[in-house]
Amino acid sequence: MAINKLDPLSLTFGALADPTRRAILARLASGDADVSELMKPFDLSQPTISKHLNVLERAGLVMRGRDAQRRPRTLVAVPLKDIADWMEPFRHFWEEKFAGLDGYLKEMQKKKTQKKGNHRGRTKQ
Amino acid sequence: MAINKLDPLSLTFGALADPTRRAILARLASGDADVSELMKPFDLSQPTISKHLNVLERAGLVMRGRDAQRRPRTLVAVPLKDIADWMEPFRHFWEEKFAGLDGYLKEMQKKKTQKKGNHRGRTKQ
DNA sequence: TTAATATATCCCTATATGGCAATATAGCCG
DNA sequence: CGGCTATATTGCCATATAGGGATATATTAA
Repeated sequence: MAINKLDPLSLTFGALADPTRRAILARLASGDADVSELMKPFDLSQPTISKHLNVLERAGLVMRGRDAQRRPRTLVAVPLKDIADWMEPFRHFWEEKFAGLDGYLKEMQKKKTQKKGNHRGRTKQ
Repeated sequence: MAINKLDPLSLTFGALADPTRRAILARLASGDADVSELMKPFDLSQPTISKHLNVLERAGLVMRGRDAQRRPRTLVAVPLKDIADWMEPFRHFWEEKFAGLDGYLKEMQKKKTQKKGNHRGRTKQ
């Protein structure tokens, strides 16, 4: 998506919308690491990794430190909490009793008893 | 981000990386709605909204039903659960004792006692 | 059939992304 | 200083996105 939506949540979601960047975050979860080390698991050029790191940094998911000519990155989880908070209101949709498709569909049925035309929808699939 | 990463997680994160689409999902959380209704809150053209809905659909976050000439959308939370699961391993980074910046920094310190050069990082900010 | 409503599709523009190679910086070491 | 290492920055390309207007398609209504 486009990571251009300047709001924090969009920046964060956008940063996570890439497997390479998610892998980098996972790696950082086990401790700081410099660019060279972060590059290893991938078949990507150094500039490409740096660009990914910039995206993560813009989203506030990573912090740049310094150690001689290294620029070790540190994971910053705050933005993750923000998206977790955003998802919270949706949580009941996939938990327990609403786990299955039928379950949530039934729930939807109940919940929309107040709508006018009451399109009973989803004839398809 | 670019939503071109064909893996499900990236598709989902990418779909959520836009305020309009997140608002649409929030609206759908309170019940099905057709395009005309989903358009209302925004100052965007109908084609634009339809495009957003396509993105959500590609990510599996929404299902298209049919009611006469309407195509009511239904929220599908499964992909949300998937990203919640992906985030789970990071959860402890922002909970309780690790809530504050200092807290998590200290934790990082401890956790990287096994690294060689031991860059003490973050001189910047 | 014709009109009206609700969506989808097409075409076009401006901008952003991922990726690479080449090059510029920064900071150590001899 | 000169060379070496680690990163960052700078073009450049191909593709994707958000957005809009115009138009096609679907389905109900007259």
